Amino acid sequence: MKELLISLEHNGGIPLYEQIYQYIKTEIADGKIIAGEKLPSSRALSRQLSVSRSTVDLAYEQLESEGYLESRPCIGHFACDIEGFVQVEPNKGKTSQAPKRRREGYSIDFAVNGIDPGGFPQNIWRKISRQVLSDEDAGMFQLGDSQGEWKLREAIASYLHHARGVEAVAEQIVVGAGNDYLLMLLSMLLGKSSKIAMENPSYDNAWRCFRSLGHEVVSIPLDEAGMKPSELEESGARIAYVMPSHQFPMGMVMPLKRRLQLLAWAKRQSGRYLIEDDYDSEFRYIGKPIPALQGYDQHETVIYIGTFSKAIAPSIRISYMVLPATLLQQYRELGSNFSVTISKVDQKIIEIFLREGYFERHLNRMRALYKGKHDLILKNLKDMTSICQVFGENAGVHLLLKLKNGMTEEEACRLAKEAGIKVYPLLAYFPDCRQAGDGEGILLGYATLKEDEIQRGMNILKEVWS
Amino acid sequence: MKELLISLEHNGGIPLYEQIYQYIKTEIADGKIIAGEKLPSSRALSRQLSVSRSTVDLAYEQLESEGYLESRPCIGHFACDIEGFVQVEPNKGKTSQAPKRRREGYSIDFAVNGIDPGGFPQNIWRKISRQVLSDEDAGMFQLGDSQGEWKLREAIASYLHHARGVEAVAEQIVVGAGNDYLLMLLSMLLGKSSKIAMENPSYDNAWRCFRSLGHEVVSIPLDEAGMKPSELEESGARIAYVMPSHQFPMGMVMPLKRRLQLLAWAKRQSGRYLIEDDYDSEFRYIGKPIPALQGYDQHETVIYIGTFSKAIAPSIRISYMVLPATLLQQYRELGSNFSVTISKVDQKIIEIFLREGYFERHLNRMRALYKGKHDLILKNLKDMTSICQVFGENAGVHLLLKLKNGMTEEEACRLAKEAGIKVYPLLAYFPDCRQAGDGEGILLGYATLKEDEIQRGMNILKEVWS
DNA sequence: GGGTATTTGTCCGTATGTATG
DNA sequence: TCATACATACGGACAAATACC
Repeated sequence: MKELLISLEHNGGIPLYEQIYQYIKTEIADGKIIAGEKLPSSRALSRQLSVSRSTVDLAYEQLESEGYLESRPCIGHFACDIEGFVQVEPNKGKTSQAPKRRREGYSIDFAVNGIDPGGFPQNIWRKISRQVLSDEDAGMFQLGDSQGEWKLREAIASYLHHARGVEAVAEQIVVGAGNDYLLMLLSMLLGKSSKIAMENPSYDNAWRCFRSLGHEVVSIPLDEAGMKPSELEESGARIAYVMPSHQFPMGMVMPLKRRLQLLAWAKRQSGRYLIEDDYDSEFRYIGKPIPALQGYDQHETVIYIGTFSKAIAPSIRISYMVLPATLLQQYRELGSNFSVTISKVDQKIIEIFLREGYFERHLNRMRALYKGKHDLILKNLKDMTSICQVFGENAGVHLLLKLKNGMTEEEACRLAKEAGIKVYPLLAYFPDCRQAGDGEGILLGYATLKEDEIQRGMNILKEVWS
Repeated sequence: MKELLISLEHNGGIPLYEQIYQYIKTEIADGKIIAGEKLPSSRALSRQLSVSRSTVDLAYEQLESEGYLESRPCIGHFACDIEGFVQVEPNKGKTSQAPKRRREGYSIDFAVNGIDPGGFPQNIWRKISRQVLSDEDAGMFQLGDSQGEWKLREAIASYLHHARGVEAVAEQIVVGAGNDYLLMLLSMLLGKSSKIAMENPSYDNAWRCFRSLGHEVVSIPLDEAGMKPSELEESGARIAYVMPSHQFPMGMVMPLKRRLQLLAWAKRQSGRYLIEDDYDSEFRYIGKPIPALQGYDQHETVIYIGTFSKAIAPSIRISYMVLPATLLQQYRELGSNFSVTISKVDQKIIEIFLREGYFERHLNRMRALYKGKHDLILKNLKDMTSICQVFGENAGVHLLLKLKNGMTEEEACRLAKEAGIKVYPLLAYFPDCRQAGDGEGILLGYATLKEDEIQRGMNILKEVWS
């Protein structure tokens, strides 16, 4: 049994089952599938082609009725001997393949961004999308609320309360097209003159955004608990941007004590704010989820930012933030002049996705999926204890390896690259320069890779790094 | 292993496997089935429940994919540890009231914003949406180009060339979620110290945006051709925001001579830019469409902004701008740090909508629709020549009435309001104060009204204003 | 203790119902 | 009404693990 490389056109006028039928028929007629050979099961093929099993069934049935296939119940479909068949197929060129995307010579990319390909809940999304677009609600196409639709904000508030311990009401929530946009909006509310403290290292795109927006960014060193409060205090910053749940890229979880210290810092002087970026908190593989920093805040100093980029897909551009009461007035004066940046259709889709429990199911599924990949890497790393030590495990979709055998980051990346593997040096995530004594680090993201790719990648890394 | 007491409803609308799934999931979540516990075999359970084994299999498979169960081949299914799973329950957190929408007692609202209810091409949109969401392009859900997808930008460039005489290549185009967002992005590129000149009166939301962003806005008086070049020169502004095709709210079309004068102003000093807001250029009811100002620009001084808010729907949040070459470098340095603000799905939908000719057909349909409303108002206004004079006709989706019978705007609005009709005073669109000698003006928008509502509204206005 | 019957998850083809255009 | 596609439900065949003789 071989794999069938059928490229289907979903709306090319030709029915799906017909395309499958034609393909297999040609394969048999051309002798590429020989008599007696087993074909993929209807389930396997339907999964591979992302169509319903019934569609494959229809094709198989037609092939069977024409004598190309024989069906043995409970066993499979098998190609028949077609000697003596009349071939009435004069025309036709070959089906052309779409050109493959070049990957800069990398065969496996441990990218720290992105999601599992195929992880997007496409069928449910399509179903809800159709439902929303079939609705006769005329208001669906007029301009909506600048903060986002009320019911969506309620659904987000409810989710945040239960899943993240965030205390928020719909009034405080602002939805927007991606974290970058929300940072842009926030920058306006907080004023351009605000000095912003960031963890060192931190999420590179956030500091690029802040700098583009004209803010002064100061890097605060980390210890094993996260941003050092003493250095934050000394920095003179008014805003601190932190990722307490799973710091990027170091992967540490901020302990309660440190969280309280940061909250104390914010409270100490009026006008200070903590921006909590909870970018991938959905994915924890052991223990209970840690409630968000925002949940401990008693003095309206935390701005909580969350996103569906990691949990659903980066390309749908849906993020949200919870403004403390002290910033709401500021938002109403300045921010509400800017129309909402998410289509009302998408807002409605995600609202239903949240309210009807699809999100919960999806999260559980993705968590199981990513945990599998996570565990696979960890298992492989057990053979590499002399080469590196792992940090930031049991959460998120990336790991940090600290090199122990004297290799530099550049060396490690270069060796990997020569073997076709892309890994990421820690250096890239220090806004200014790295702090002393941090050691050499490599980031491995696993969201976009399949398990067999991970296994192959790890085998190669083991070899080239030894 | 305990016995499961599931009572299945065979025709309750909920599929059997779903009922089994829900039951077991709840048992695990409630701790009635503890981690590690063995579940009945699919055969045993199917016998007990009198359903097929595959039905139980389906439920088990789903539970496994979501991490509730673990399957050990040839041994059985076992419950997993679900500590840390998200449980979405009814909201027990803070509650808040949805803000009540006030009806304000108007029965007919000549709103200057919005589109025809029912004007959205819902069926085609749904069809394309379904097509896009059926596509198995895995890249569809990873983060895309910061400027927008290349093919969409090509499609927009092509449309702009043919329909608006805009000279642009895909490289220059930046798509974004609404004009407000694009202005925010532009503000960053142009620098916050830029003094911005606007027409007086002008589009109120644009000046609110600029002010929120910290720009100094100066109002330049208009004559019958539009913004006065001499006053613009004297203002010391570096940026001028204009609507040459159909000025809002005055409705004038800027003649070529004035356009060239503005371009000359921009050229005179380096760093000057014209922002051309072409918000409703799609709707012209007589004569040829006037090419955009951008098309006459020889010196890379015009930033062209267009939107699908008027032509398709405000709620879909799709706008675009054409950057002059001189700003592209600036965009790459600052702007490209911000991810695109439109879902890739929506980008694909609108790309197909443009490429396959749906947009052209839609525009023609809408133009005919709005022309009918437009003509109906004009016909009614012929009986009111003693009360008011009409401006800004034959384009867009609103008209300006200048009152001739001594009524003030407030009076006219009040009289209309008492009769349940909402009309809009010109005053609201002057950023600072109105210029002398402009007269009293009333805006009538007709996009959202049906023809019979317009007729009734006009009848009433005729009566109360006499 | 080694062969055998049974249990189990898994995979298979099949049939029918349902939604959409 | 009909074609297309997907959802739901059914029961048999198989191999691996296990229990039993």
